[in-house]
Amino acid sequence: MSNLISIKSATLSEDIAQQLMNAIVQGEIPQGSKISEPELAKQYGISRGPLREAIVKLEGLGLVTRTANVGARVIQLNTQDMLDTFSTREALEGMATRLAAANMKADEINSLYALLDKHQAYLDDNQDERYLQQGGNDDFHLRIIHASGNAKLIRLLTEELYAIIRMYRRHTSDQRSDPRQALREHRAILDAIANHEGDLAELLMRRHISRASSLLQQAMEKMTLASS
Amino acid sequence: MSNLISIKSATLSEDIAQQLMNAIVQGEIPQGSKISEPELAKQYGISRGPLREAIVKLEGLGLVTRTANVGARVIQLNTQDMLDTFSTREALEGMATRLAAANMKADEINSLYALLDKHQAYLDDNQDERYLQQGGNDDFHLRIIHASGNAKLIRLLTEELYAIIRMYRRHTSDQRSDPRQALREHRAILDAIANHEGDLAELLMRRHISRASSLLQQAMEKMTLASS
DNA sequence: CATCACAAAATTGTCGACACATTCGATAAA
DNA sequence: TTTATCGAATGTGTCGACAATTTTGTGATG
Repeated sequence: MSNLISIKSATLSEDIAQQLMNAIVQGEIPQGSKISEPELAKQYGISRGPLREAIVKLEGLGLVTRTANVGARVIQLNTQDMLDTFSTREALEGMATRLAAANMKADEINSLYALLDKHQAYLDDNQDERYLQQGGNDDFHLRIIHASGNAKLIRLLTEELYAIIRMYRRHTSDQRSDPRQALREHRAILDAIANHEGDLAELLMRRHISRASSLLQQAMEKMTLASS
Repeated sequence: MSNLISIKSATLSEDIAQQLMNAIVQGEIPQGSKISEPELAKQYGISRGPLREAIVKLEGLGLVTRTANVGARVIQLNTQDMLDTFSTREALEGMATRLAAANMKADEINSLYALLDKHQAYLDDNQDERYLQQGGNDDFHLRIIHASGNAKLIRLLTEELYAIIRMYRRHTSDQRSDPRQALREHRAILDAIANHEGDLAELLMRRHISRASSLLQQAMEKMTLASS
């Protein structure tokens, strides 16, 4: 029962939107399933008003699809949509990396190098390898995104795309990506940023994301083959 | 009174969202102004329920900002936000152009050449020059975007970005861009697409958008100087 | 004259109820 | 058995009203 966690936001609608988003990304509400307003309202102990506003918001984030007089359904993950999402991410995050290369100051860059060193330590000691594959990987990307200083890019990437990307990762129960290879690519990207080589930094980031997309694609196609 | 136009959609909320969006983009609701729920509800003859859902949707589109217990305001256009928006557009539409170069069939390409020929004719006869500067220009871009075949890209560009871009154009009362220069650039982009040169097509589209951004920036800074 | 406190008004957030559309199930017909 | 039709049940869309918060306006005080 994840609905016991009350994050206490300013408005009920925001709370519910956040909780619904988590529930969908974590797979607690299975993909493709219908969103029943009376049921959820009773479950969360609220009325349908703020719940509907939350659903409208989730539709804007692309997590659910709505049809008039019928209702909302959680999106159905599939390979084509995943490829589309990663192409979009490649374009946006490539641009973010280019801007970061132009904007980042020395101390920010050093701080990022320190983060990568920490990742290296995790790999060498292979203590908690799960940290790297999940939060740690995203840390690097998120900090570059924010370093771009472009509010539109930040919003689209962190609010619109990353929720869905996390869904895909969780859905494929985290693929057999090579963390050491990823770390090497991160280092190369950061080196380009440190040298303020925007063109190169963008190119490397795009390749990095493109590779991750290919790996995910293979994992997904293996899954659909296994289940058919 | 634009609220007499009833577009008769399936649901009231969608209708209102569409009408509000038009009113904001057209400047009928001035930027930075407050969105009063009771006032708008009375004006459109509906209750606050669907109106609020429409406002939530507009917030997702980035046309209004909301603060809890205070209300919604139309976004305030400024140069920095415009530059951010165009950088984002450059990234997304560059990727769309690359994908279009890989996907477009001969008949689609010929149809686009025909469109450019029509634009050329408009310029030579300089009949209705306003067509080109407004709808005509977008036609070319929109058809390339759709030719990308990437649903995510299409949604982000046509739903999230183009509304704001139109706002900026209208706000600066359409700048002194050179339509002939733009047409030449469109031809070069289409040539690259026809040759299936994805790299080149993306590069040219990005330059094309970057130039438009610079022109808009100049126009906006001139306006802020004039009004200070 | 400026500033603060407090009450009144207006606005947002939330709720329950009703109208309408869709879906489901039973019955009848082919 | 299958399909079609119709009525009941469920669910979505919309409304009006109440609760809670913010804003406004008034007067007192320095």
